Amino acid sequence: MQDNITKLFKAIADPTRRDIFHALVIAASALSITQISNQFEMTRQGVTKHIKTLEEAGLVYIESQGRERFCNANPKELQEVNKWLKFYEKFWDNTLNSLGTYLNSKDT
Amino acid sequence: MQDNITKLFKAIADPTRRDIFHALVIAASALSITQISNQFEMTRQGVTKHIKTLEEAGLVYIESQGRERFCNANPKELQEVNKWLKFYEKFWDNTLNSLGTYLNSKDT
DNA sequence: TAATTTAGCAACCGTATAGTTGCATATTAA
DNA sequence: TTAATATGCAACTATACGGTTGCTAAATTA
Repeated sequence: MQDNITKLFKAIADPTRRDIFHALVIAASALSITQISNQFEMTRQGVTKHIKTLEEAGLVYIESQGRERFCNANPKELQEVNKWLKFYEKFWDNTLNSLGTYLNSKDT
Repeated sequence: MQDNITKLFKAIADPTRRDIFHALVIAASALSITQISNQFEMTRQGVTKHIKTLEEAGLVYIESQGRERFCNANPKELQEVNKWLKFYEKFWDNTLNSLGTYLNSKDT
């Protein structure tokens, strides 16, 4: 399908999924699909789809218990986003916008 | 349409757009649409669309000069992503996955 | 002035995405 | 054992998205 970092970016690109992920992070414990659905104005099946996307991106993992499936946030996965950002970090202090400017400034 | 942070996340969620953005960041100077297109196996119109998305996300700005439109990277915009990440950062050191765990660990 | 280059716009195509409804199934409670 | 609950799966809809082709217009060069 697509590489991991793309899955990750696509997962957090959807506002509803960011909300669901956030709800899981601030939850006192793992939440079942139904419990999550109750917090959102959306059908349970809609939530299930989002959870699947988050799971495939590595942002959520699931522990089954009887008929229930408890969803946990895995914020560690966001470190991948952080890694990607790292390269561009050097361009947002100073007034550097491109590597050209960056190298030119080192020449002088 | 959609809020800024969503536009930003969606812009970088596409691998081709990340490549174009990267090319602009490491470029020695601003690149015209045609110059960018030559670096990618895609039609100029395809690139134009991606540039527009990047522009609307604030990651690229354009300076027109005669018939040419020179594209510049604006990596500063990625600070917004960094801000979003900040909240979740505290959950990826230690073994905290959720705020529940986080608060429980403070209780003890 | 004629030819070339840079680019925008519009229409179109195929696929992915967000979300729905309906139904089947397994687990738990009465 | 019957009823209720939690969930998955499949089909469907509408819209967004990545990319293309074709055409037009403005700026530059010969």
